Amino acid sequence: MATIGDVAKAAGVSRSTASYALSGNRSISEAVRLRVLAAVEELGYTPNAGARALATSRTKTIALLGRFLDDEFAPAMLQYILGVSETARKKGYDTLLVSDENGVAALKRLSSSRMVDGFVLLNVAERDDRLPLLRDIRQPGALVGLPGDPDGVDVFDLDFVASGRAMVDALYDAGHRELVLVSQPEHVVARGGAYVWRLANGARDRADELGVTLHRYHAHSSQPGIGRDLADYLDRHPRATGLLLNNEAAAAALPSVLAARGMSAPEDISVIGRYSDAFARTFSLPFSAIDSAADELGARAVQQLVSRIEGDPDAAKPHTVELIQPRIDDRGSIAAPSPARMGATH
Amino acid sequence: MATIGDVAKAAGVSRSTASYALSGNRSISEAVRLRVLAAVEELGYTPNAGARALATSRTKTIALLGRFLDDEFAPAMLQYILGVSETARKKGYDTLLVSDENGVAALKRLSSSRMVDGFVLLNVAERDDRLPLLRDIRQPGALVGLPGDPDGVDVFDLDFVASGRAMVDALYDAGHRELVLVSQPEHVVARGGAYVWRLANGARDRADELGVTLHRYHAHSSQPGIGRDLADYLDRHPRATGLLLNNEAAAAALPSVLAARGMSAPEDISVIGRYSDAFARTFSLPFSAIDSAADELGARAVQQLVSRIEGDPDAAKPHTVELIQPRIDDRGSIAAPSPARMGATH
DNA sequence: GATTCGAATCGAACTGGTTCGACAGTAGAG
DNA sequence: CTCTACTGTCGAACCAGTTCGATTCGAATC
Repeated sequence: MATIGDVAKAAGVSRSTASYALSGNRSISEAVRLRVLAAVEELGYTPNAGARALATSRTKTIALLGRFLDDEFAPAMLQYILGVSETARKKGYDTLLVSDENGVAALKRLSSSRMVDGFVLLNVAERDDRLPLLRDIRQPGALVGLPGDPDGVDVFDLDFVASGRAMVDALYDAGHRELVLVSQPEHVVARGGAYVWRLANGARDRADELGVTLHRYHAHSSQPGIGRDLADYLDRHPRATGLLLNNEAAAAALPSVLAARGMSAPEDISVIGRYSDAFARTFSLPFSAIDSAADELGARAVQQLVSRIEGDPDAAKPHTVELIQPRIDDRGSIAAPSPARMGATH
Repeated sequence: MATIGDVAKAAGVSRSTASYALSGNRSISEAVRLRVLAAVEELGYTPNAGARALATSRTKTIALLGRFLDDEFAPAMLQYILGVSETARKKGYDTLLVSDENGVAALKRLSSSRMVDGFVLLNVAERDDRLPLLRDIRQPGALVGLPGDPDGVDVFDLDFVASGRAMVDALYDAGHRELVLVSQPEHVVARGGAYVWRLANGARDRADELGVTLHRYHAHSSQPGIGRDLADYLDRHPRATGLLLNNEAAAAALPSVLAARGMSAPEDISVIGRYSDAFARTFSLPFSAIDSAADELGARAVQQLVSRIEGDPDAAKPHTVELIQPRIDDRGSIAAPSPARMGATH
């Protein structure tokens, strides 16, 4: 394996000159520069990452800390992961994937061994136990998911409050006046999944403003529970004409639930969800939905992280909280309410 | 940040002694060992990963190279990824996730910069362009997915031929004599997804042996195409009583397709798929299926890789091709054929 | 013609670990 | 009582880069 010493020898210069020729950190004569480049090419030289990291205190690697929880919707996670890793690569960074369930220990280990230049945290909880440590360490951190206290870190998330409002608006505008919101299970909230109640509160507030009835429920996040839950809610509110889904499993299960009752959207009921476009395509979900923008959020987090890593630490910008605004992918599952249902008796 | 020099000073010994006390590579008096350990604790010392990598030529990191293709079933990929990363961590390794679409370039870069100790390749193609390079480089590699020529690497995959046979057997044993197999799209095969025809050939051979009629189709891997495809095949073969699915999107779409035609499994048709258990749970798929054993394959690949990394290079074991045998998760979607259908006319 | 400046290059030091060889001290063998 | 062997420790070298300071040389300035 060729070292920079071999390159220098082949080009007839000293190691330092070869280094400067490659980094451009000092002026080097064109003739020498070309000789060094030729030697690099000929020997197939690639700098040793460990040695470079040691000398520069930069690893060109970021860590991606996820929390992969059984009862949350794991497949949706992949979108975030790829968004992060692809953006990182474009910026010249590699991504260390950490699925360690003990996030705090992982953070400590990677930070103090100086394996990475920064951290991206996924699925951040309302009171995330990784956050105090993240604020203390030398490497910057960017979060996907809004914590209760976003001080000292950069935060990127979907605006779930605005999303809840937008979902109600979309159905209200089509003429619906009685709605059902199906959220993630209660214990996802208990564990710190604040996005659940943020969306629910946004929807509730908007419904209140508009004088719309909104029934709110938590539901299971997998079958067969979720199928039963959906059927139950539809039974309980026969006059409801609009359905809001903030629960991927509910979206996946709804087509068969509707089919089993001989219903379809938007003829019998209008539906709006909140999930990623890729998810919709994969599972052929025919429902209009607010795009959860997973890849965009991952990408934004990395961009910000890299700019902090490479930026002048003295001229540090203030930390940002960036909530991206909801965008509805219209798949035609919202229409005027069915007159039959509106006239239904309880 | 404390270095081993700081630790040595605090313990009143030389740097080398501190190093030996921590690594155990030479005998050290108990008294000194305890003083060093105390100093480590007190200073919060963690070895610098770059320095260690430089000195030992070991990074304690493996690279995970995926091919994340839009038209393959991305969410299923996460199972493999987590299987790899969790097993790696248990063995003391971190995982570098490489989603770079140019796998060859990534392999070259990571190998020659000595960023990782070994490679795990996912979604390996029949003639995978990363393989020749992988055989050449100094770091060992383990594959998930069986290539045409598995020389010089360790390979782990589901036995797709046996899986195809097992699927036919399961339906034959229940009394079915006319079956339909729905595979991944043609272009997945063209790109090197050999598992598609391996399973198809296994099923065909077994069907021939048993004298069973088997209609084989490629189908789309997303909606709305896959829904239309399924309906079409059911129309074309009204006397077929058993359905084999080697296409995750087909499995996801089937419940609504069946519901739309007023059919259900296993009453009107028996169904067996091939997908992961996690996938089935997430999407509430009620079909019996051969578990694709994603996490197990990922785990096995890492175990083998680590043993090669840490093993004596002189006493190198021969490379293995390990095909794990299919296991059917019975979800009750196979029963005796419906007499109505068997008597149906074309 | 001496002085100053900048460009181009080199040598040495530094990053933070591991490991080899040497050496002192002690215990056991002969 | 000497010789050998072993244990415990230290200093120095090494891994492969980057960077600081010094030096040389030619051109421009006064």
